[in-house]
Amino acid sequence: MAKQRSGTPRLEEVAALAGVGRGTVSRVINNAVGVKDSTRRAVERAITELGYVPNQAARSLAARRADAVALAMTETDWRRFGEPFFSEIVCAVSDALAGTDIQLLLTLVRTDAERRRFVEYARAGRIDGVLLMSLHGGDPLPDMLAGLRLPTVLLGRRRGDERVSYVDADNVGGARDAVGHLLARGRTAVAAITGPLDMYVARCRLRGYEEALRRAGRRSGPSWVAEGDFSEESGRRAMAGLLRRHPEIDAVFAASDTMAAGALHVLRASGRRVPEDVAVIGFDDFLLAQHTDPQLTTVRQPVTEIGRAMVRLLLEELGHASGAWRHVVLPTELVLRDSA
Amino acid sequence: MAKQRSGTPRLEEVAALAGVGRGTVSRVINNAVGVKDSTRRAVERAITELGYVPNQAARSLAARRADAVALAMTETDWRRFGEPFFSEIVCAVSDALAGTDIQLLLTLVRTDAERRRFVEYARAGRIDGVLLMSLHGGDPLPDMLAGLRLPTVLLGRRRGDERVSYVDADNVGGARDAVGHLLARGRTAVAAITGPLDMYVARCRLRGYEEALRRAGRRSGPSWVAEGDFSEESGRRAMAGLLRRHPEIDAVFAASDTMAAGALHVLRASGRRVPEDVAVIGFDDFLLAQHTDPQLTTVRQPVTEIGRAMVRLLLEELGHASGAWRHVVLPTELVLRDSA
DNA sequence: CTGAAAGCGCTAACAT
DNA sequence: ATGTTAGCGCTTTCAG
Repeated sequence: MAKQRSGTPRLEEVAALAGVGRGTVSRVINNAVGVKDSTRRAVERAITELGYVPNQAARSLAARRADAVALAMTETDWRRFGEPFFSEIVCAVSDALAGTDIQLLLTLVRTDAERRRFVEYARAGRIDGVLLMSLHGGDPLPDMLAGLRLPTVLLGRRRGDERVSYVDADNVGGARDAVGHLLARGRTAVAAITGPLDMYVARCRLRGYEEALRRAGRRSGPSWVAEGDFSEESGRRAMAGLLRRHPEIDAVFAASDTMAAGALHVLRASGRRVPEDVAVIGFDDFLLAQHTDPQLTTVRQPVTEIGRAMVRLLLEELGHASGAWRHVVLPTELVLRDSA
Repeated sequence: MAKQRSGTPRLEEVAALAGVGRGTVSRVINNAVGVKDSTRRAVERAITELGYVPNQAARSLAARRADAVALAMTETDWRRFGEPFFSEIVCAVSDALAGTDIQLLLTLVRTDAERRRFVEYARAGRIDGVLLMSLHGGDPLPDMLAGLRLPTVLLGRRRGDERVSYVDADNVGGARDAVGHLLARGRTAVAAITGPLDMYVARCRLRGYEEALRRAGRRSGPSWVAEGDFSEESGRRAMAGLLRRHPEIDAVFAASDTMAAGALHVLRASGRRVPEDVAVIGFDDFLLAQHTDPQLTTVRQPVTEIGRAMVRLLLEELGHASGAWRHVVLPTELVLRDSA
């Protein structure tokens, strides 16, 4: 293998040039308190002059930390990595980390083998913490990491009683707002297209829908709800079924933007005008509204804030090492397009 | 910071359990030759029993290598990270590396500040080599890395006399094949929409177009060529201009699939039937053909092979540390859709 | 073929 | 406030 850094200066040479001990240089590098200002400047000058960069392996070995955290994608369909949602999360996390000297590693953890490899990687001490995106229901990874006592923050909780730190959007509130908005605009026959109900996020959004109806004094029946799987195709099927059962539908709440897009197609194909005859609101999971339809009002998730909050929680865990988990639930925002 | 691995076994404990010296365990871990088979098995048993995982920081420090390579995106438009082309490269590289114990790090290097940070990262000894995707013309990064004597492999060369290892598709040959195919099918008025001609890849594809015409004994004139910038919009503009100058056009070669898509729109809007009246072939840069048009014949690049070849070259450089650069140019494939 | 010993370059505890 | 020293856990000669 190529030997790195042959001929690059060592900490010791910096110390010699600055006329101080090795310990002092180390303190300057690590921004430790209790270094006289003049000394610090002298050391910094020496560092610049020699173009010194501390060897990370040596730091990690001595300090027992990696100065790196992993942002792991557990999404099996790698294509979805490219969706704006993930891109924006990556950017937000990357930016939030830019101020620190912590390196961000993007990692794919899709299969069982990759899960094992990832755990080994962590056990080798190469990362100090993990951010997990796009978790599917029964993914064992969070618990494996908890077993390593490795600080972990999830994007979205897996259940109501999640025992790992997480950041989530207010799915119940967002759905409630969306449906409340439809009712306030005078819609009276509001159907719902849910996500797969074995996923917590889908159940939350359904609950928001039901709560909004109840608050308005309306009852919802199972015949007004159709289950999808977040895909556009499932949105079409769900919409077709709903129309068959209730031709009088005048509004639809969909648990994802892709399903909303599918619903829109079916509605238009059936001769309905959107939004005049039927208004549609979808959760903007993949930020695809721009690609789908300008008529589609969406429940927008605060993606950048989510990324920032994840980093904040992780840094806290890295600092305190308390082992306690905490969570952040961020409000969503209703983004009106034209008239809904 | 959280202290990793407190309570995890050390190499020494493995040695004790196996009844051998530390050096022997190290040899087993590193698959070094010259260890008796029975000894090796004893050590492996001890490793399994203790659940031993070598500490990477210690290995890196002692061996002076990181066991990690970076796959750097220099694309400013982060959105494009999601395009199938990049996704597939990432997957191919990831898979090619799966057999080794080298970790793949995905990194964004967009701004000047990020370039500096990345170079520091490399100088800190955190990576053994770099794979660079999506290089823009005058990006200084390759030369900065060469200055560090850090093994580097580019995806696509920047000039004809590239002095860094690279893997590229046969752009000249692909374009020649595409245009040759159009001529063979009896097309007589073949126009070209090129990419920005300050990019080497665009010039190669133009050269392929010209060579095919020359071989067929036809002359091409500047009025048959329009320059775009790989975007769909530029494809529309280019096609409109070509139609104005040469309404008799019966075939178009576009240097990217996105520009081809733009051209198709304009052609159809002008009343032409595709491919009956005008055949269109585009270089499938972003593998978007599926999203654009089933009528579009494409010049497909061997994405998976490109990723594999990049890893192969990098591993060779890591092994030999010879400093010599080498390159691989892979053939493209004409993918016919319907009749062109 | 294997064990012992000398580092790899840095941090942190302990002196001063 | 700063110098000194003892590791961090592994690889890699060098003997045997």
